[in-house]
Amino acid sequence: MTYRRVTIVEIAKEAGVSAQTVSRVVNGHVSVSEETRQRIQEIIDRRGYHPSRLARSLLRGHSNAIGVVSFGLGLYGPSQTLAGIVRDADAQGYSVLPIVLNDPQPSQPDRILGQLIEFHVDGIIWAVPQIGPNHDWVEETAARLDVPMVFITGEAHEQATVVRVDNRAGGRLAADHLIASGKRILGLITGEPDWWETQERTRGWTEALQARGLPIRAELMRAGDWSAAAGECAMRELLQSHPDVDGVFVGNDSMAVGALKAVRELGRQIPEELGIVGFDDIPEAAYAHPALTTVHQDLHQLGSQAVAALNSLIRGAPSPSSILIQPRLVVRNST
Amino acid sequence: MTYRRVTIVEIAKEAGVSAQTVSRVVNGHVSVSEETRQRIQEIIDRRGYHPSRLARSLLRGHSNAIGVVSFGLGLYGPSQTLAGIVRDADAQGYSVLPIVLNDPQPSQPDRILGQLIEFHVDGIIWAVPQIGPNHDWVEETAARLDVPMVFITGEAHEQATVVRVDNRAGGRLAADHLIASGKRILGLITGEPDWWETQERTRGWTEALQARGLPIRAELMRAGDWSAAAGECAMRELLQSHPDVDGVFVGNDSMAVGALKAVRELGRQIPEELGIVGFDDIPEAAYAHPALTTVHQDLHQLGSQAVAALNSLIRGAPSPSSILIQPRLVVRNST
DNA sequence: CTTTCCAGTTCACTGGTTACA
DNA sequence: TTGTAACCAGTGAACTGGAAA
Repeated sequence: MTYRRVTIVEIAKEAGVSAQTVSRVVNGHVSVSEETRQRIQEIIDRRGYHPSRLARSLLRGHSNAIGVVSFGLGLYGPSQTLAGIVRDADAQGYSVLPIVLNDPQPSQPDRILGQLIEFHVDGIIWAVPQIGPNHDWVEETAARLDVPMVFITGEAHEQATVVRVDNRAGGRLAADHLIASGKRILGLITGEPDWWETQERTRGWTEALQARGLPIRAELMRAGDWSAAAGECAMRELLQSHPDVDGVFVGNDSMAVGALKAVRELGRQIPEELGIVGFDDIPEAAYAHPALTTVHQDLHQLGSQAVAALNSLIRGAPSPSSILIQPRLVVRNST
Repeated sequence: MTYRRVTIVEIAKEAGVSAQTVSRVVNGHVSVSEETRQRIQEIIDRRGYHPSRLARSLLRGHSNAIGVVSFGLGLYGPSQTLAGIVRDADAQGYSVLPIVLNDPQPSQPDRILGQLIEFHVDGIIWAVPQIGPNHDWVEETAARLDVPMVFITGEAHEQATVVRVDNRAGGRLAADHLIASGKRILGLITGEPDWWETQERTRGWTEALQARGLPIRAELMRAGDWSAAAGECAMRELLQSHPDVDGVFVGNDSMAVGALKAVRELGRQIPEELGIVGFDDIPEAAYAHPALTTVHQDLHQLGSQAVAALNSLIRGAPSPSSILIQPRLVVRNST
C-alpha cells in the first residue's frame, strides 16, 4: 500500500506558489489574482486534490462530525431513528459517526464516549433505549462531560437534553380508542418490561383505564420481547386463559402482527369480537390482516429534533431540556 | 464554547515528563519505568485523557475508518446490509463513516468519494443499488482511485470487487418451486425495472420457465416500486385481467404483503388457487396471512463479506473480484 | 574500556490554517 | 497579492547520559 494522498504542498509545488495560496483558493478567499486562482484550480481538479479534514479539524478545533450511539439496528425503531438523524445531520453539514451497541447495558459508557471524543466529534446523540438502570450514569456524566450531548428516549434529566416520543400519551390513545369502540375487558401485551417505552406506554394505558373507571387487571397483562413470535405466543396464551377479553393493546407492531396470527388461528372475529391496537405504525401494519390500528410515532422527526437540539447546543444556544413528540392514532380495521 | 480537550502535553506537564513519554505509556511501549508508567496512567485516568485520533491518523497515514455509501435506509435491504457492515467493521477495529444518499443516481460519484477521502478513510464500501447506468463510472474510477473499494450488488467488474446475492438463482428458486407445486400459469410482479436486482431476479425466473418448457408471457408481468401499495395494486390488476393465473412471484416481501391483501380481497384461496412467492424474508413474512413463502437472502452476511473483502484489500492481499452469496427458499403457507 | 541497555528527551514531521510580514 | 512562521495533537527516529555487562 504505497498509496499517497495528494497534499496541498504538491499542488503548490506544481503551481509554483506557496501552500498558503492554494489554501486561499480552496477556501475561496479573495486576495488571489484571478489568473493564479484559475491555474491552481485547474491543477486541483486534474490531480483530484481533496483537503484533509483531519488536518483541518485538528487546527480548527472542531470536526463538523457528530457521534451517534445506537442500539439494535435490526429493530424498526432504532433503525428509523438513525435514518432520521443521518438525513438531518447531513443537511446541517455534519458527518455522522455511528457506534452501534450490541449490548444495551454498556458497562462503561465512558469508554464509548471516549471513542467519540477521540474523533473530536462536536456533539453526541445517545440513542440507546433506557432499559432498567442503564441510564443512571447520565446525570453524573452529562454534568462532567463538556461535549454537547442529546439523549433520545428515556426519563427527563435536569442536566441533559432529552428528545422523546410521548409514549404515555400513546398508551392513553390506545386505551381510549378501545374503550370508545365499546370494548370493556381489556388486555395488554407489553414489550420488554424494563424498557422505558414499555413502562410509559403501560402507565398511559393504566391511567386511561382508571379515568374511565375500568379495573386494572394484572391477570390480563402479558410481556413479550418486541418480536412477532412473542406477540403470537402471548396473545394465544391470553385468549385461552381469558376468552372474554374483547380488546388488546400490543406494545409494538411486530408483536401485534404475531398477535393477529394467533387470533386468526383461534378463529376470533376482528374487530367485532376482539379489537387490537399496535404501536409504531410500521409500513406493513396497513397490510396486515386485518389492517392494523396502531399508534403512529414519527421516528424521523425524533431524529430530526435530536439533531436540531444538538446543533443549537453546539452553537452555544441554550436548548430546552426536554422535547416531547406527540404520537397519533391511526385507525384501521383491527378496531 | 470554551471547551478544550485534554492534550498529551497537559498530561506530560502534570507528570513532569515529556509528551513522548506519555505517548509511550498510551501505546504500551516498553522503555518506561514501571513507577513512571503508573504515575502517568493515574493522571490519564483522572483527567480523562483520550489521544486524538485525528492527530494520530494524520501522522500514521491511515485512520482505521471505512466509508460506506448507502441508499434509502427506509428500505429493508439497505438498512440490514448497513447493520451487517457496521457490526463487522466494528469487530475488525474499523469505525464506519456512513453517507446516505437520497438520490440513487449520484451525478458526481467523485464528489461523494471525495468527501470520504477527506476523512482519510482506509477503504470504501459502495452499497448503492445499481440502477440503470448509475454504475457506469465504476470501471473508470475504480482503476484510477487508489483507495481500496468494494461494491455491494450490481454487475461484476474486471477492476472492482463486487459482493452480491445471487439474485438470478433466487429468481430460479421461486420459479422452480411454483412449478414444482403444480402451478403452470405464472405471473411476475417485479420491483423497479431498472434495478439490477430486478433484472437478475427476472432473468433467473425466465430461465427457469424456459428450462421447464413454459412460455414467457409478457402480459403476465407487472412492475412495482418495492412498496406494499404497489404490490397490492399490481396484483389486483393482474388477477382481474388474467383470472387464470395460478402462481405469482413478487419481487420483494413488502410488495408480496400488499399482494396478499389484494388476493384476500378478491377472495382467492391461497395456496390452492394461487401460489405466491416473495423475496427478502423480512421478519413479518412468517406472520403474514397466509405465512409467506419467500426467497431468503442473508443481508448481514452480505455486509460481513464486503467488510472482509475490503479488509483484505486494505491489508494488501488480493481479493476475489466477485463474491456471490446464495439465497435459499423458505417454504411457508402461501405455496 | 567498549558495548549494550535503559529511561527518557529533542526534533522533525503529518496537512492544513491563521497571523503577520 | 503572496510568502513565512507558528501552530494543532500526536508519533517515529535519533539522541543523551548514566548504569550494567
